[in-house]
Amino acid sequence: MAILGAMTARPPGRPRSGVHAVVFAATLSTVHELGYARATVDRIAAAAGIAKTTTYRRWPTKGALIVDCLLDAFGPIPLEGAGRAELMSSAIRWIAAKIAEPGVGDAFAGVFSDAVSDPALREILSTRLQDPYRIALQEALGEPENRVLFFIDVVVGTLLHRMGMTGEPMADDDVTTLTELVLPHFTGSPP
Amino acid sequence: MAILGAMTARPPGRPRSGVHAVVFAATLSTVHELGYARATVDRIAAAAGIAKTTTYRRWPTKGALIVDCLLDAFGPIPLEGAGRAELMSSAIRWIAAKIAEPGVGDAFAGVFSDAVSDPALREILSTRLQDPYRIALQEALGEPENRVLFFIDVVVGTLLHRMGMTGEPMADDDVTTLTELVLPHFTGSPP
DNA sequence: TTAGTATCGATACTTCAGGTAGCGAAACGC
DNA sequence: GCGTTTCGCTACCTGAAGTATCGATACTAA
Repeated sequence: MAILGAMTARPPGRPRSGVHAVVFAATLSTVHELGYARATVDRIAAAAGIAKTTTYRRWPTKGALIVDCLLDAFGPIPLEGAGRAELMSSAIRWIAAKIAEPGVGDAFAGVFSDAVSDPALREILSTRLQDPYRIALQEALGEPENRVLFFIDVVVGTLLHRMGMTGEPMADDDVTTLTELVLPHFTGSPP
Repeated sequence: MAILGAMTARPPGRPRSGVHAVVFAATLSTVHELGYARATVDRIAAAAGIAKTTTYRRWPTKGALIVDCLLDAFGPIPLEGAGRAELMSSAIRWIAAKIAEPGVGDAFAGVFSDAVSDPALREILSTRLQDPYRIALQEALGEPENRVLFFIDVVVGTLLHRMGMTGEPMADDDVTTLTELVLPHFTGSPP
């Protein structure tokens, strides 16, 4: 019995091999070992055990590969806190922990830098990576778009600046300080 | 009469031409027009009216050139406010305005990104660019190093993240919001 | 004026990474 | 087996960082 009928009609020819998970893992480990710039598509493909050309059959550019890899590494943002303070605090700790994972912060900072002088990549980064989390935060917090964008600028910008300047992810103490800095501004009441 | 005596004894041979100012201006305008990645050393040199080789006689790498250019563009941080609040507020507005100048933000974000995967450049960035301002802020504010570093992470990180994501410098409204976010944390009294 | 020295511009070159093209081999459904 | 598509492989193009060389030039000292 065909599940979903025509939608699953397999096209003729050799099927694509499911390499996404392997490539994502290879990307993070290669970036972690060699840094972003020296993690070439060639090396990533070799680490994944596939040919470079196969990588370019899946992702049009290195930037697109990295963004997809980050999307996979981040997953959905957990938003189960009771109340705005808990919600935002857990979101900050979540993204800080993700960026601290081996290779994730380097890949994030690296693709972010590339986007500075590549409008096409900036569009991918903004649309595919930032927008889903922005929208989820808007709905969960009931804040307007510009406030949520500012929130993301502060949190992610701070974490990436620390990572870029020191080469190490931000320590837990400072992440706590970051929450203490941000929360009052978004949850406190004006005098 | 020789001023400073032996210290000004000119070495033999053709003297170096003073091209720093011209190269800095050419760097910023080229980065502004073409973006960081497409602002090659070749193009910058051409815009400055000198040969590429002459550029490499002054600066060992593109990153070193950009850092020197930023140092020249920033200049010393103005710290003449009365009281910590005014001091920090004026510092935030100063760096925001500098980053908003044509080419400066792009160059800053670009070299920052390169530093992610280039430890030598990161060292240059940290030592030559960040440290002078960090030390000046430590003395002016009487804050410990880690607090000032955190302050820089938040302010510069936020400004660069906005620049990288949108391609535009942060608007004045949001810079004001940024000061309102940061100031209470550094000037307010704990309950 | 001449000799010596160091920089200049110009050209050519090397290296490396992103990305593309073309091929025969392999993996499917029929 | 046949048609189709993807696979790995190799070769290639482009562009940019950085290096090497060389004659021309600008200056000092004698």
